[in-house]
Parts: sequence; C-alpha cells; structure tokens
Amino acid sequence: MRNTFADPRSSLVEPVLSWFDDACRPLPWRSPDVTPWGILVSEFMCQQTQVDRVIPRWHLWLDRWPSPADLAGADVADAIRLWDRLGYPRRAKWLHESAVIIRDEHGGQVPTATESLRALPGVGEYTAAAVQAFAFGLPSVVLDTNVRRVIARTLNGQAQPRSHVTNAERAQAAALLEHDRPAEWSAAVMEFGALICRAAQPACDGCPVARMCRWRTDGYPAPEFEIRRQAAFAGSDRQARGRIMSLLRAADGPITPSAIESAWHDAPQIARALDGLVKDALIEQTPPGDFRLRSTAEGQPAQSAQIDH
DNA sequence: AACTCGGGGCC
DNA sequence: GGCCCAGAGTT
Repeated sequence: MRNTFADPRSSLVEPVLSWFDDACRPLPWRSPDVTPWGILVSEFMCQQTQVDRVIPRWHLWLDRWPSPADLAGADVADAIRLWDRLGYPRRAKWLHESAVIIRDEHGGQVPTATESLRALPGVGEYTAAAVQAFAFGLPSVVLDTNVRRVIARTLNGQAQPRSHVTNAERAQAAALLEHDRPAEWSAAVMEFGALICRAAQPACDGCPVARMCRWRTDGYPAPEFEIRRQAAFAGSDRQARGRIMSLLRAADGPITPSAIESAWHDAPQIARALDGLVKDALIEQTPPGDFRLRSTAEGQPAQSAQIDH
C-alpha cells in the first residue's frame, strides 16, 4: 500500500491552507479593496525587506501615489525620498520606471501577462508570479525564500534550499497548484514559511504538517552545503552608499563633495560610492560639482511647476 | 554561477 | 557579532 503522504496535495496543501485560513496576518495589501498597483508596490517593497518594516511605508506610498500614473508623474527624487530607509533604493527608481511604463504602455493598468510583467524593471521571476497570484488570483508558480524552504524541508528533507532556483523546484511548486485554491495556496505557503517553517528556530511544535515533514522525520539533517556568508555591513561600500543617500534624501538642495566626504572616514571609499551611485542614476552632479538625488522633474522646482488654473 | 546592492530586527 | 529578510540585475 502506498504511503498516505504520497500526494502532497492532501498531506501538505490541505493542512497549510486550513492553517492559513485561521492564522494569516491581516497585512494591509490583503485587504479586498487593494488594487493591483497596491500589490505591485508591496512586492517591490518586500524584496529582501521584512514585512513588518514595509507596512507603514506602504501606507505612506499609496496615500501619496494611489495609481501608477500618480507615481509616473512624480519626480523620481521624491520616490527615493519616500522610500526612505527601506534599503536598496534602486527599487524605488525601478518602481518609478515601472509606473511610467504602466502608464504609457498599459493604459495605466498593471499588466497580467508574464512577458509584460517581466519587462518592468525590478520585476523578476518571483515578483511577476506574485502579482499574478495576489493581484489577479491566477495560478502561478510563486517561489520566494519561504516557499523554497518549505518545499526543501517538507518534501525533500533538506534543511534549506539551494542558492538559486532549480527547475526541479519549479516543477514541485507547480504540482502543488493542482487544486481549486492555487492563489490562496501561494499566499498560505509563504505565510507558513514566514511564521512556522522559519529559517531559524522553526516552530515544529504546533506545525500542522509536522508528521509528514521529511526534514523532521529524517531527524533534521544538517544543510548539505554552505550558504555563502554576506560581508559585514559595518564599514562596507554598501554602508557608504547608504550614508550618501541618507544625506541627499534629507537635503533640500545639492551637497558639496567635501560635505559628503566629511561624513565618512574613508575618502577613496566614499569616492567609489559616489561614482557608483551616479552610474546607477540614483544621484547626479550639478554643474558646480555638487551632488543631489537625480531628478526627473523638468524646469523649476515643484512649487513653480504646479498647474496654473 | 558569482557579485553587488541597504538597513534593521533578532539572537 | 552573525544571520536573515515576500529578489533582481549585471558580469
């Protein structure tokens, strides 16, 4: 007789969906009146940033730019300012560029087709699938770090997934969509990975699928390979970039190079960071040689650029 | 396939 | 101090 756990749709999907129906967090972008744009913004913000840090920033962003056209008409410098300390400010720039494309090429509506979504800067495999599932209810293979970890543990008996997505994972994830609640499953399994099947200290006590989890029944085998350790943040180029962006976000006008250098201990490092930020088109140099956030606004400052009645 | 890219929460 | 986080783009 076959293992009753042979079909993960009954052993994994059903329990996790039931768990989710009761335990899911009331995240603001799960509210029924949220637009696809609101979902897209949430996905950009949640890339490599914890949900709890995103929530207040998501509210501020949608209050200010409730539609793609609203953001598309704004100065990218203001987008970077409102992004504030969420990290990876290129995401704010990409979101602004995506808004322009949505306004100009999609009639102001977030597209649903995979090719159209992937053509938006900052929208990769995960984000495109997430928008399809969470904004449009479509069955799509949503593979974020949570889903990958749940599959690795429960189905494959591995402590953690590999460093990059494999086709085998995609096939496993696709098989888990073969029921009548595919989009809800994608949300449920992400939530399950975030709250129960956590990377550190998984909550196996009270886990609804503890009995079928291969990692658990195999005795929690150690990871099969080392995860590449990320470099220390203190004193890093990334921190130097962040310091510059912090100064420029807070400034009303351009800042002199000497003012920027005085805010960092390593002159060559800050010079490299400035060069990189200019190359990334996050900042720009004014004719006198001062630095400011790159602006896409034309002509005069916002006050003079207001519409005249 | 390996790098780079913020910043903070948590242990 | 290290680890992790609803990843994506570049080389």
